[in-house]
Amino acid sequence: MAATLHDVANLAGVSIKTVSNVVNDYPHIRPETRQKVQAAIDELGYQPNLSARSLRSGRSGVIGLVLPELSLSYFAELADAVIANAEKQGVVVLIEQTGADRDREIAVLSSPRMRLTDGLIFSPLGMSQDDVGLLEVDFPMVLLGERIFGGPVDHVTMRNVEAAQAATRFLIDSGRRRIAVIGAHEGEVVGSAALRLRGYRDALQAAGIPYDPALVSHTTLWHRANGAASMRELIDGGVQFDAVFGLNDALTLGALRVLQEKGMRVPDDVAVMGFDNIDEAQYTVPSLSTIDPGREQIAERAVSLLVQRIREQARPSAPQEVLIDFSVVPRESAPARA
Amino acid sequence: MAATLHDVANLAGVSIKTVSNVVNDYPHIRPETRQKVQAAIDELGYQPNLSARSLRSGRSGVIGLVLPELSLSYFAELADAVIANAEKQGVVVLIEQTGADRDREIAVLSSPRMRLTDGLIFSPLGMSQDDVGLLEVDFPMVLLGERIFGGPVDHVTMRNVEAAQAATRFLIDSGRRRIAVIGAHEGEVVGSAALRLRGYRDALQAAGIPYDPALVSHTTLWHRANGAASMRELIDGGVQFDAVFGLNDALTLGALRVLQEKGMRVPDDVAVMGFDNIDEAQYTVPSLSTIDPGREQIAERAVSLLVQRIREQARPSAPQEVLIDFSVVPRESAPARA
DNA sequence: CCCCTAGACTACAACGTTGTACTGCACCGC
DNA sequence: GCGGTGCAGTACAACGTTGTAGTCTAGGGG
Repeated sequence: MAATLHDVANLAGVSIKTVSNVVNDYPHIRPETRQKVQAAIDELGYQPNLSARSLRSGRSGVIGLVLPELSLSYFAELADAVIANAEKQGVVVLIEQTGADRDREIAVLSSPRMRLTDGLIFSPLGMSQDDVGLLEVDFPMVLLGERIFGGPVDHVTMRNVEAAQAATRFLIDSGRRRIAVIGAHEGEVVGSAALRLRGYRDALQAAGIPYDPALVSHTTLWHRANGAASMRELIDGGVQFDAVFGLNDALTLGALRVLQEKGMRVPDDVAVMGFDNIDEAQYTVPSLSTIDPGREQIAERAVSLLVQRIREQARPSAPQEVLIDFSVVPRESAPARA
Repeated sequence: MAATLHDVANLAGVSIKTVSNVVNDYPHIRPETRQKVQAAIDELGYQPNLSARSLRSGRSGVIGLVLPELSLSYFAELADAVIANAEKQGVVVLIEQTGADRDREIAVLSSPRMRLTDGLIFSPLGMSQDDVGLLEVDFPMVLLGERIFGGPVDHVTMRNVEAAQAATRFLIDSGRRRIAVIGAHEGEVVGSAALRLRGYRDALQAAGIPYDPALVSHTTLWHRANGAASMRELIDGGVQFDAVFGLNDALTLGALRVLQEKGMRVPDDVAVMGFDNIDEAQYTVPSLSTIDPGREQIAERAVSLLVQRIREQARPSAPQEVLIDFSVVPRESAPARA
């Protein structure tokens, strides 16, 4: 049976509240009392009961992280960074997966399963701008990603349009003219796919290159398998291109694999550029040029914003929109100059 | 302000306990009472307070998953599977990372941060057989991995020796004779590295091939970067080999990359075999032959064992050792016959 | 010498649930 | 008509903590 404040109080010969005060570093305690209590705590191996503390204080010290899937390297690395930052702030992380399914994302927001968290870091992929109203929740929340903008909550995201534009310009600057895109989402207006596609088009336009829809391949999921399939379709469809811009790294690596299966040389015949800079991108053959979205900073900002919100819960201030800087990472698959 | 049982009881005109009974599906309730209560619940949007429930019942519905790092694809995919299985069982997962550091692993076992979990799935990499005593904890726990055997808790693991032996035999059968190993741990007796190395040696011996220590490269961490570095050392050291057995996929992919940088053809000059079957292994160039350790089954068994232990906590039965089946997955980097 | 303040500590009542023990009541069999 | 049984519902006391209000003592100022 785990020891309680009661047991410690008995052993130390003080009141239960004094023990509580010692545990919580209340200042007005005589050093000798503190020592006596501490000795009793050590002897009994007392550990505070977090459920009780949480019931009484309304804080559990747990934050929720809601994301599509840990199997997607980007989210795994993001989760890693979130957990590491949470630890620094003294909170612990509960992870829920939604499989990028809109209904499940919405369900999580009102689910009792998440009720014991103090707040949520929420990274939707299925919800869209129309669902912005659903973000009106009565607990602190930080939104990630680019599915929804201008919501009632803090939002940490990156300059998707600019980053995709930079990636595309990078390919153009190295002499490419027919740049295929992998991972577009039909009819999407907002969201990573739409924003990154917009950046691509902006870059083309700026360079005076006409936009050719035949170069743009669509796929809903952003897994390696989808990138591979899209690339097969492009090639088998006889589309000619001298570069590929994959809207995320996983897609791009699937595509990279197929390019080589089909006997195309990378980067000689086709330059390849991804987006996310997952760890894996450094070790593929050829290594993958990509966009570094500042994942570590995203995690750091998201956690500290959330923790701050939880602390100030009484007097909420206006929601913040935080934009994280990106950078272009040139590697072998698309060297700086052709 | 969130509604409580009290509010619902008032609105429905019944006692608070009756509401509790409705929420908990207590059988002896008149249908009309149930309906009345349900209506009140819906109207107020009542959600049970999990801290209170947990304080009263001693169960939080949260399990902890302790692993080295989510950035390691194997653990990310494992976590994915654990969370998915936990959801099926109606529990939620809190993840803690230890960075494979022994001290942090030990700390987690007695940390109050984990105090609100009902039990732990614990996957150590830093602790060793000598630490077996530390697994004597007063909460349900399922151990994963191959650092510690014969402990006082349930253990889900795989046949490492046999799997590594199968992998090595596979290479031998395809005509390879000088098989390098990447990722060995100096002086280790138990643990993935030691067990897999033992399987390697067993297979060599069975085939009458002498063991050559020069072929075995050591590295503590199992990241892509370490695999790459080891491979560079081997090659630069002038060691001759016609196959590589990487003790996990990440290492192996790092090595695969360096092999190709150095102009060696895979599998023509060097056959390459990994271990873990992470998703990525299908899409590399060449695709990676590897061992599938049955990750999904490991997760499924671990979660259901833990949930079962939590339920039966009163009368604990003897700890179980569960061995999961593996399979050899031949791909391009090491085809079935040379 | 008395009042006031601050420090060190304590008693008590919550927080929102659920387990236990209980009260009625209707129905059954003899 | 009486005791037993099973159903429907309730009252009350926990679970372990912390916030609030309080007591008591010592010390300082007037």
